[in-house]
Amino acid sequence: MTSTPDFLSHLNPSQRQAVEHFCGPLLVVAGAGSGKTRALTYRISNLVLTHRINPENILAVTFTNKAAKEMKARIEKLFADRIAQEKHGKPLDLLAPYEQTKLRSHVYKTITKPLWIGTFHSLCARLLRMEIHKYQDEQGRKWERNFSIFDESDVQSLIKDIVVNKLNLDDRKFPPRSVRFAISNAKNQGWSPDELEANQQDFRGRVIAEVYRAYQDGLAANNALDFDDLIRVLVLLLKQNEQTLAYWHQQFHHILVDEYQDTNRTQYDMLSLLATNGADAKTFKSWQNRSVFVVGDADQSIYSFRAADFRILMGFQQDFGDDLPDDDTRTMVKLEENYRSTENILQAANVLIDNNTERIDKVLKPTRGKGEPIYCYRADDELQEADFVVGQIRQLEQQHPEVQWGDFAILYRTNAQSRAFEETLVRWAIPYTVVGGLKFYDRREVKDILAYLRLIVNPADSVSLKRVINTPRRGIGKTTMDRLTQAAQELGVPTWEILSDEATVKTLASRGSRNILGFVDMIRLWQSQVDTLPATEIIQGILDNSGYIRNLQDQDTDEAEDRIGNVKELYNAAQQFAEENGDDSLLSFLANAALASDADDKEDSTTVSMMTLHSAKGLEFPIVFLVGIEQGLFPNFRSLDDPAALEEERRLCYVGITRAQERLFLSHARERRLYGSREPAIPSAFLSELPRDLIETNTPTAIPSQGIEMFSSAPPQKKLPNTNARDWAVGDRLVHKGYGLGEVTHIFGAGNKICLAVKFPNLGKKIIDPNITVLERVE
DNA sequence: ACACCGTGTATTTTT
DNA sequence: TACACGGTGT
Repeated sequence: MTSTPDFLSHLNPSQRQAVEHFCGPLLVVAGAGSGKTRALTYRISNLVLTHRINPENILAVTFTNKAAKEMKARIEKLFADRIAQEKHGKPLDLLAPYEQTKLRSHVYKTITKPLWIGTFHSLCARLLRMEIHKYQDEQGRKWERNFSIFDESDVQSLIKDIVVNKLNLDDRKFPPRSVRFAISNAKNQGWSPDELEANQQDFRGRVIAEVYRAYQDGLAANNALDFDDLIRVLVLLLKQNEQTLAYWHQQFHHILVDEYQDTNRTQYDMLSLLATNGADAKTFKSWQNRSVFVVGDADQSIYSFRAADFRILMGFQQDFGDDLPDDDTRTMVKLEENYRSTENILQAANVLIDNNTERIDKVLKPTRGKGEPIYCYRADDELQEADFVVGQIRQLEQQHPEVQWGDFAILYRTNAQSRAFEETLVRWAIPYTVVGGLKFYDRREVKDILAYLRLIVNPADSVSLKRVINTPRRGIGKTTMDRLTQAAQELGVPTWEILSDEATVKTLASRGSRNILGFVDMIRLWQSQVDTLPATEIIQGILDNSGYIRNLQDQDTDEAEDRIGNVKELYNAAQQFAEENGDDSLLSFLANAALASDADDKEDSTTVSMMTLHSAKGLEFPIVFLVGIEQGLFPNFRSLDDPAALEEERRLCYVGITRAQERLFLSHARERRLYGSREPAIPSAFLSELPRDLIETNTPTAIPSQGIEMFSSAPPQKKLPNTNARDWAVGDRLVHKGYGLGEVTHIFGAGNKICLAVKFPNLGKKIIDPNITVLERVE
């Protein structure tokens, strides 16, 4: 192999600077469509080829399985192409098929497999399977390597049980959803229950900390972790065990992170611990043979509601870098050339995002022509909006033979908006796919079977036990189960232990005991084989033994037929997993299943795509429709009174615009059906922020000039002690300075973040944010 | 064990 | 509007 790989010549100067980076910290600020995946994959290849780094010593972290998979695939291709050229003197795809396979499997064995590429969660899970026995939390709780990973619904039911039954709290005052959210947030900040209590010293904080404690008890009792804990527990372990930290620190010489703007505190802690062996990053000097290389774009940070904090990216230069000004720094590279979109689209994006205050200075530089103008359509209502969009799709598809259905995307702020478009697309028989919705691993039948498997691997998993013990019905009722679980709780052992003692079962469950003992025998049988049989055989065995399939067959409905199909699909997934990873154990398959949500991420070039703006991040489409751009919907009303949240909405809009390659259509409606009733709508403030000369409209009023009815552009009054926002009710009468007397007809949202729909006698309804607009109540 | 009805609620969701 | 949930009735 030559010392200067020829693939470097495909790069622009800043990409090249990023790719050739060897040791020390580097922040790559990568604008939309600037080739950041290329920078990552080429750099990994360059580390291996030029610097002779052992793939085992490279850690590359992503947020999605899809991104991890793509990185692996692209690296594999790079190496395979290279070797094909060197050894055979021709490109990979010109080799005989069997030569190709041979070469690919060689590259897989020597490069891709030893590389540590994966999501934060899957990599942490992998490390924890090896190390978790060394961990003990502040209460002395322990976990074992066969721990279950609880999904969101397991977690919800555990928390609800604690709130309602253990702590006897009013679940209206402490909705499990919001308690869950608060706990998750605390975990992502790296807070223990005590730290949460210290950070939030009111009654609510104390209660949530109490739930958090009981919740950790629950997890430990089930030998289970939630998603947040996969990272948090690893961080705690690395902090409490110096040898373990030192071991992994010397393992990972080069750390690369994708979508760095989306990292949260614990993820940052994990990276920084591994990079510096626990030393303060600012004073860490031993970069001779190691690096931290992070790639991200603060302007595309749209997950702060999940505790992602783009300030971590903004602080990279202070934390790891030289902290010099942009022109002098050697620890930041900006990728600003955009290869995706036309100049008009990029200019609109640049102008919009410039309204944000918290940014790293950066512009998207066009590399293509000006392109068509952007078009903004004002519709009467959401049905007419759909007519417009679908009309355009039909017209463009007809006029341009090269355009396919798959070239179109309809992007919206909320899932509920998809309906009007679906109905219209159906009417014109245009094929479409709605991204999102019920995921494969969230289906009831799939979760049922996974619960069986989890119980087999981890008998302490009482949540799974409870799910399957009477599924299908075995005549084991609620009362018997309650009695057994209570006994288990009193003894402080998993429910399974109570069940596996024949005498106890007979005393506690006189009538149902036969059925219980039968169930126990069946599970035991498979437990004894869990280390010897492949996952597929255990799945098949459970499907037969449990009567699950038979029960579905007996139902003889279309729905049951579907469910059988999905269960078989799960079997196939296990088989495929075993083949792809050379590991057929049930333990590994389960770990994978818990963390794989995008089972069906098949790209489809034959259907129109519809999805939320969040789901669209990372994708691109020739023709994009960005719909429902109305004040209160986008930006969403919950963000209206919070400048930081409003900036995040603007970033979301930026993400939407930068998805478009050739054409961008914007639309909004005068009136929209919301929760059943028709409500008036006003154009989004974001529309008036776009450069007018780049946009064509259907009516002169499609984009109002700035300042009129733009409640959100009022001076940033931060958190007023607003008696104003609270206590509004439908039917209240009020006086508005400009509009006069009106009556509240609707309230959107809850707490401080609400919007009112107010009916004024001569002006009709208006949407008003009482946090921003002064309203006087009339008794 | 199941079906029915009233009630409350309603962004976004990589893992 | 539309759904998910909990309570009630059979």
